[in-house]
Amino acid sequence: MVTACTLKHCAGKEYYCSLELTLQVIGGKWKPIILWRLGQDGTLRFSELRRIMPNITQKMLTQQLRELESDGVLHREVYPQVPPRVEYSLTEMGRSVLPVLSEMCKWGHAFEANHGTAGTTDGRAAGHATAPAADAPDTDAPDTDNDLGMAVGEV
Amino acid sequence: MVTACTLKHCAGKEYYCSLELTLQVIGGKWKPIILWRLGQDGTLRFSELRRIMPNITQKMLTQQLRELESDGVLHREVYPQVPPRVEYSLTEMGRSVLPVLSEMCKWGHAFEANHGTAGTTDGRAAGHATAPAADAPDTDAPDTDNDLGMAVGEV
DNA sequence: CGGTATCCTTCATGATACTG
DNA sequence: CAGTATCATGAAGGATACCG
Repeated sequence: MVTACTLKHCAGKEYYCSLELTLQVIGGKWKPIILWRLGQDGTLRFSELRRIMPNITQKMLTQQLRELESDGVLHREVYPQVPPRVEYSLTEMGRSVLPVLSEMCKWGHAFEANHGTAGTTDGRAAGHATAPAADAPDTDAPDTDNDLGMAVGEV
Repeated sequence: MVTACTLKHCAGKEYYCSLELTLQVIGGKWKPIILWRLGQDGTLRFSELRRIMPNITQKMLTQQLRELESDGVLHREVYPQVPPRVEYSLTEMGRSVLPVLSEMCKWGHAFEANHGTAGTTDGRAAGHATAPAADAPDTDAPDTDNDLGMAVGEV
């Protein structure tokens, strides 16, 4: 019988399934990129993060960083200097999410490859395959390695 | 040097990282639940999915299902009967996402457990731990097993 | 440098009604 | 039963300006 369905609360988030909680913590448009880059570089300043993600607005970046900090996945170190200096780094919990991101990335690659090819029950494909799997040689990291910051002006 | 940053397109989605693609395909408020339940039950009718997720509106359910179908992760079988009958099931690609969902769920549990305990660099905790890890005996499936449909009326 | 504060736009979500 | 169509809304996202 379907009776429980416990609505849970953690870190100010509502969810029914831990999976949803995970998506709320590491999901969204910017958080995965922030987390992955911090995982790569270890420590980054606010301005460095901005340079990595030219598309994000200052407000959004601050907001995402504060949420990640509040959720305990990243650490914010403020140096009380005259030109302010703030450094961000992953916590233990933050580092533990990297394998999850890797897995998601891996599946994304498989999706790209399988899209338009075979593997579906009915053999149908939505749209067209923009490219074969030739441009995705890696299989265990979000895209290539550390050039996953976007540099185009288009949204 | 950070120059490439290729903006990719797949299945009508824009993304810079396969990770983002994955989130667009399986992320969101409802898709993980739909996918997981179909993974559990194999095949479900439209009305059964509605019963599983009382909070979702008909429009949203249809929309999410169409997107998942269009992305090739689920199959839609229409039986041309007088009382319409439509059955949904996962494709190969859809089934391959289940381990990813499991991983995300596993991390969610770890997050719950670690929240307010230790493991962070600065030892701080946001909010309060609502419950210990005692009510989460499983470690490889989204929450318990098949009662992850929400049954409360509150949004 | 690293933010806040304010305002504005967009789009995802939702309620409701109607249909093959 | 399984939708589609229409309208409403509210939160997310973003542009801009100002501040310690």
